[in-house]
Amino acid sequence: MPELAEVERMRREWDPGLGGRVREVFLHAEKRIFRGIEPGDLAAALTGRSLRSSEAHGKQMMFRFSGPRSSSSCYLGVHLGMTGALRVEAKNYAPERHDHLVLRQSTRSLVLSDPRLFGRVTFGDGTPPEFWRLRPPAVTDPEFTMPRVEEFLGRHRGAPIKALLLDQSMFPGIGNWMADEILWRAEIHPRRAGGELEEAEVRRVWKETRFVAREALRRIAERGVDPPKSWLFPHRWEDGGRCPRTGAGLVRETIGGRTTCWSPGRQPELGPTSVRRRVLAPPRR
DNA sequence: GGAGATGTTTCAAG
DNA sequence: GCTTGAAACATCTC
Repeated sequence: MPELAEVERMRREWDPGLGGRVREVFLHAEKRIFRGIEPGDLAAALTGRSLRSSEAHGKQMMFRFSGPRSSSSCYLGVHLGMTGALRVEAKNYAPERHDHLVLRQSTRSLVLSDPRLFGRVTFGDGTPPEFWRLRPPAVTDPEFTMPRVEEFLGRHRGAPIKALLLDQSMFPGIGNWMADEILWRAEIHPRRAGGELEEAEVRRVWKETRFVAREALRRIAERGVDPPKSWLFPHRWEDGGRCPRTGAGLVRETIGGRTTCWSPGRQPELGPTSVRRRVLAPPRR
């Protein structure tokens, strides 16, 4: 499910619980989503505290709980992995197999489920976990600048641009479909190497990253609708899917370890300079 | 039955 | 030490 806009939407699922005290915590302590933390400590810290606020950043969410025993807050971090979901159920809801964390309030239960268990729960008492304090600028933030992207692509000059867009330390919240959408809009082949892109191309990647993130937030998080037919998104998994701009058949192949979809012709395998060189000095044979 | 799925982490090789 | 790519993680669906 979750890339930045879906995560932002999911974060709001627990909004009905804002201000409500957690009376009881139920969890599947042995499950993989609790790796690296003590589930018992988490349950003890949350019990009696109230949900105060929440925030999403990239694919991460942070829920803050406080009082009444102490003035200090405690923090519940949630990463949804591939199949995680948040929802609200009745106060006496009986957790099912994949419901690994349930916070019971007086009139409802806040539920985290994750069948595939690629998600992760983190926890901080007093201060948020370190990864949250060290989080990189959001792609919608003014600090997400063109020079930062240029420097990053230069540092990973050998890796395909598709793989680089999935790197959460530079592009927090960008996932598989958004990366393909960005490259399709920027007219760049997903296998082009980071260091091979010309300045104008890097600029397009930077610009379209911000555009796709902002539009996805507006449509998916705010209004709950999928991207329109004019985007690559609704065509990328279709059998015989066609490029909404050129009408050409879309191509799918694994790049950077993930199934990647692009529009041949619109996203040429050779960059502008290579093409120009070829025209000026065609290889002899 | 098999392949593959909006994701990260880990490990080994270059 | 850094970069890169492949495998592993666990379950469900087409």
